[in-house]
Amino acid sequence: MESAYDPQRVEQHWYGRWESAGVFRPEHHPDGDPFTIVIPPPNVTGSLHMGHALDMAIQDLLIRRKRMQGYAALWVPGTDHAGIATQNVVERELAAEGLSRHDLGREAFIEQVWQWKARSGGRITEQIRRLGYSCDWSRERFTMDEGLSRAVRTVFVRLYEEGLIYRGNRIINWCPRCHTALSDIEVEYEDEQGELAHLRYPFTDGDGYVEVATTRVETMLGDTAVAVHPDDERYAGMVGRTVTLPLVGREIPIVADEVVDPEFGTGAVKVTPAHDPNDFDIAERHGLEAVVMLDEHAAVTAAGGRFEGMDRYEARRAVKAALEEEGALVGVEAYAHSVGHCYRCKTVIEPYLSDQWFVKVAPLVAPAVEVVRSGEMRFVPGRWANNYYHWMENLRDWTISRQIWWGHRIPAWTCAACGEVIVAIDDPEACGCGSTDLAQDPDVLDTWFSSALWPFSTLGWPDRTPDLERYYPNSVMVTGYDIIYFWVARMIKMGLHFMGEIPYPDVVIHGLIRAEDGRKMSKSLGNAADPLDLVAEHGADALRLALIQAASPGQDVPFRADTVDAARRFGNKLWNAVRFALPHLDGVPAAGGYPEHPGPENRWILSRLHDLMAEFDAMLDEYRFSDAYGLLYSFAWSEVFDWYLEMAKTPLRSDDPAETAATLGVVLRDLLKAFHPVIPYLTEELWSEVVGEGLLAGDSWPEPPAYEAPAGFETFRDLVVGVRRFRAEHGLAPRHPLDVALVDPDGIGEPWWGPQFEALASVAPAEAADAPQGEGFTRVVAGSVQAFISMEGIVDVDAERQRLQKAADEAAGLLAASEKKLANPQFVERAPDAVVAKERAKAEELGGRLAKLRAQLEDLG
RNA sequence: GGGCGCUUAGCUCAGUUGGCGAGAGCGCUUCCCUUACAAGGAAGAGGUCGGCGGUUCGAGUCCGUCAGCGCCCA
Repeated sequence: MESAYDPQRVEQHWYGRWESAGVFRPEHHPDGDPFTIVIPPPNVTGSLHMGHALDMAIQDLLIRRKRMQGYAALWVPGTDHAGIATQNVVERELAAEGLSRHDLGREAFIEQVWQWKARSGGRITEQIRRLGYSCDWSRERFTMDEGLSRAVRTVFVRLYEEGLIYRGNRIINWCPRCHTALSDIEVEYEDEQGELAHLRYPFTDGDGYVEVATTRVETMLGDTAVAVHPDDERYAGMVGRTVTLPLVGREIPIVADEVVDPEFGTGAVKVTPAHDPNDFDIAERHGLEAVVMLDEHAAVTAAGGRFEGMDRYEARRAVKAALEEEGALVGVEAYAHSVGHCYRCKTVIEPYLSDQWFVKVAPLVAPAVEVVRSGEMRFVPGRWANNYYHWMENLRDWTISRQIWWGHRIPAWTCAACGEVIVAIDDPEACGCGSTDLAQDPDVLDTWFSSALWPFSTLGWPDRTPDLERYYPNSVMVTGYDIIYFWVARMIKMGLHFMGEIPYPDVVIHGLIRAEDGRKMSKSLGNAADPLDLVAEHGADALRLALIQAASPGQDVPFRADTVDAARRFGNKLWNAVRFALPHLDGVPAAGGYPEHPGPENRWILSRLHDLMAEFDAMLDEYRFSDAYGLLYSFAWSEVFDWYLEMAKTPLRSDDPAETAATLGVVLRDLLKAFHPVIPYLTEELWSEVVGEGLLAGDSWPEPPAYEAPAGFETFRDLVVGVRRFRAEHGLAPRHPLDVALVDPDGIGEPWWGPQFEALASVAPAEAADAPQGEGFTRVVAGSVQAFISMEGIVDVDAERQRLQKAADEAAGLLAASEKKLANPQFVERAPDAVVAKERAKAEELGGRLAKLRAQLEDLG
């Protein structure tokens, strides 16, 4: 083995071997219980970012562990066609050549997108492989592939037939740049500083006027009413009268409607039914006309008269100026309000009246809420359930049509002859009326419509395939809280509706990766870390370990590159531990091989291994990944490497090394196993050295047996540290010879202490029945055991007094606190017996230690 | 306006049925190139756990309240 761990070299060759050995397929354990995860499909256009890296690190941890535990573990990979995002990318490419998609036409454009996907769509899956994630690539899916497209059509048709999909002319969120409708949650709101203009609409039939206020002056061109609250006395006599719309001259009524807030502005609001969802509702109730005054480019239509052709911002200035000229503008005040933006391109959203397809969500919501309330499904951490409820209970119908070309085309055709609408899974050839002149709806479906089916469409639905039978419901969903609404909620609804079963019992929610500056990582801010860069520098294992350790459940993680460096150094430590052990090992078995009656040092580490693994496993079962791997990490480093390896050196160099070699072998082997789900490459590489046969990735999860720990280990360790500290505080070299005598009245010490003291503390203590006579000694105290150190010629008495005083002060402080507790009868009475007993033992130990330290101080004079 | 989260060592964060003599990584101090590892080892320093009040034998942990920061929804 090389003397240093080189992640690049280690990470080169294993992935191909894992794949060709078939360990990533659930058939690796054909008789195991199924355990299924479907990947949150990344955009096929995209590249791997830190969020993916974390999300998949968690999934790989889960799936590799379950695989090692003998489950038929299936992790279905795949990608998402990401309609708007992908289309935007390809359109940008075209624009560079001075072309638009319309120049190409629909078919040629879609062909172009497929070509683009063929060129670059494999990039992200290559990156997933590079990071070592153990997906079953034989089951890879794409939301636009044939099977999933059929699933989409089947769902659409069924929901349509059930009356849960309908078409309607309604106000939707329109992106004037992407030229498509968006669903409510695809709009991001931001507070912006705008202005509130007060306008004066004169009564048609005489003197006076009504004053209204608006942040969007230009929309007055489309006003068809003024609304007031029915109980508002200021306007009591005015309802039913009409005003004349300035600039336009239209005579519009004053109506009374409950939704008007009398507190806002003047209490009278202008009503623009075609450009505001609330106004649209008002218009429906009062039978008002809807005047469309902005087109799909957000430019003024012919309805805007002389303003026709201006874009919305230009029109805002022009209309305002014109109103001012006409004396209809009362005034303008600064006003902060919330403005919606397209989540893809950040363009300000336009509420827009148009024909769209919708999913009627109410009937799907109730069962989807119930499965969480009843506990059949749970969010981890549980608090996310509250957000889920709140969102589900305030849902409006889901706008699913998109005016783009890349995506699942809506399976609806209109007959040119009779106007009949045909919705069908297979392309119809003729209408019932006999005509073959059928035109398919030009729109495509929201990408999330297909993602919602992912947990079952990837397994073969609508066919009842063996995979579907075996792997649905999935076992767990791992995703960030940012897409609970977009995705998780919809998977639950669709899963229940079409499969009649929840998609998975557990939803593990993790936070978002933030940049070191605490802000969201984004390309435009330039603060995004590229996981592939980090992998190139430190290795995939280091990145994964760093992410797992940093991500506490559901909490955002500010990402720091130095944690990856620390993780890589851990890798080096593990590497070198194995390198040290290797010459001593002789055929470590893949499982078992634990010594039956080990000596104290070995028994100590084996007992620790068992206890640690039990705790570690319990944490993993509760999805406490960070805690679990933090625990394992410090066990490995602080106990195995710092203490056990050092203690093993002595017996390994003796003439009877077998038991220690065996112990060392199984301990390291089990560490490799336990770490494998997070650092698969390095552990696999080291496995090939330690065990030398088979693949760790296809092997079993560790199950170390219980051992009884030797009683004296902690005391021994305290004494060793005490002696080292004694030297350090006196400025003595670590191996400065000392004359030490141990006084051990309770017989805690064991024969193994001698050689280990020699090895770890560079001193061979003599055993003494009693404290040595004379003043030439000082002492280190651990429990009832005292180490008397000869001060002859070496000790600065002042320094020693300080050392002892400090130790005595510390003990005295703790003892006082402990005694105070014990003096409280309520404590002794009410606290659990175990707690009281522990406190008594503590006080006793502290008291003994303090007495000895004080005695020593006295001896020093 | 409603909901959720956060405030713990210089920095970034853990701390899950209340028993903590409060931890980790990085940084810092001193010593050590001891044949696994200097990408390392040894020994340390550093915290009235945001403020106040309460419940309790006992509060970083539970409740109330105030302050600041952040996210989601309206």
